[in-house]
Amino acid sequence: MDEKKFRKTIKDLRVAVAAIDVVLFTVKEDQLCVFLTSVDRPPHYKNLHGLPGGIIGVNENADQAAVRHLKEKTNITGIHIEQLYTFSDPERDQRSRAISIAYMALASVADIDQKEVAGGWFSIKKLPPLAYDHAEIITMGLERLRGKLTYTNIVANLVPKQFTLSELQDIHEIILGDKSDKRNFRKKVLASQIIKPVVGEFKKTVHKPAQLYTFS
Amino acid sequence: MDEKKFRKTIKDLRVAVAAIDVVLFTVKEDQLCVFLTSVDRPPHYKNLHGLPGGIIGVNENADQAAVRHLKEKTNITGIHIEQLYTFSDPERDQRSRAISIAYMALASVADIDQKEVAGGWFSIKKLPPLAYDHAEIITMGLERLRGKLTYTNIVANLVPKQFTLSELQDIHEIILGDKSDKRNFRKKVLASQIIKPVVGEFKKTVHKPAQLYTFS
DNA sequence: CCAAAAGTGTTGAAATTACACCCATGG
DNA sequence: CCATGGGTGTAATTTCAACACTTTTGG
Repeated sequence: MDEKKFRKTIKDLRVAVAAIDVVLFTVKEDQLCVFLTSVDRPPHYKNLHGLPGGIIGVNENADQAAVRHLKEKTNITGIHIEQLYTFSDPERDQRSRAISIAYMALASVADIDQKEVAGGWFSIKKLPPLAYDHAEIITMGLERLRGKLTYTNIVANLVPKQFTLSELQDIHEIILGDKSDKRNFRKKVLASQIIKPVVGEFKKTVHKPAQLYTFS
Repeated sequence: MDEKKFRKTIKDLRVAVAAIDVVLFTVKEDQLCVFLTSVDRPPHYKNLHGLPGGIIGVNENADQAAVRHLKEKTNITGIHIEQLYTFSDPERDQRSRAISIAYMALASVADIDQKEVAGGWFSIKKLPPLAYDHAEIITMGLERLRGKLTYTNIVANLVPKQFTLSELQDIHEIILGDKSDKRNFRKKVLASQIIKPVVGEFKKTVHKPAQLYTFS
């Protein structure tokens, strides 16, 4: 069966290609960034960028496919990943009917200090032109991240194992896009018991050393 | 191509049947209920119940498929429906590889006073044996409903156009499974401005008439 | 007049907000 | 000694939780 006939058959039989896409966020250099790869599939998608992703394999579920494709494209493993939303518009991929189960993944700067395989980091403030419906997927990932930031510990996945309170607050502010009061921030985060100081460990800088903390 | 060979081909080509399932909730007779249909597909699924659902059509997205199948099975239209989660375990349907985009829908008792087409209502406290992974899907629907109840207006989709504050509170308590203080409940819901009294409209009963309200 | 649900306020505790100065270090 | 970011407390406000009696109606 040649590919064209195959696609026709697929359509007629009411099945679709099932894929995953991953919105991988990190905060680096005071920017919330997302990992993108190059997309160049003429005639529809030329000279664009897109999310890392790919087809769901025969004997894996969508979660496993997301982890696998993320590793293949970014060489990152062992990070937080969660299902985001499923995109199914018949026209979302002009080449064929494709359904994408989108994921959101979070990496700290410590997780990404490896050589990256196929792509790079883009600030969400300066995204390049994107293929398919990937702009929409990123928007939804951003909403999810912002929403969860205030009522969960999800920020734990964006900081290295040890971090200062200022670093933690910076990440909050960068993601939410507004400032918060230093004393109130520290009061709340310490009262919540989700972090604890690493006794005797300090971040040494040009000024006063800062206590390092870790998530409990 | 016979069916067996077709399924083999599908598997080999790494595509899957894309379907939707709908967890349709209502609160009736002091119970949170879910709509289920009969499932009888030997040899794997005999004498069971399952969620209303079906295949995604060639020219529709998953939302549209969910609305369509919901109408076909329940004769209900125009109600709240939202995507819940996508289930993709390779073994979730023993007959073939099938991915299901699950939806949660909410109906008020006023929405369901029609003849039902293919199924009936079951209290979530007394669910019958369920086919596929539908028990898991219902559990997730329940979590979503409970979660959203406290920080959104989602309850608006479970009450008729006009309702008393006691009816509203009853629905909250039935879904969350615990009592709340009458004065505090009324204070909070009135302060939130999401509902307003229908002036001059009262629910007449054997005792003191109750003011009717509506969502703004 | 009785049963049944409707309706209504206050008080204390807890959480949240606003706000400004001293400290420790490296250069 | 100075520039830089680290670190700390209090008071006012708002929100939340607990709690009990009177009202209106139909039967």
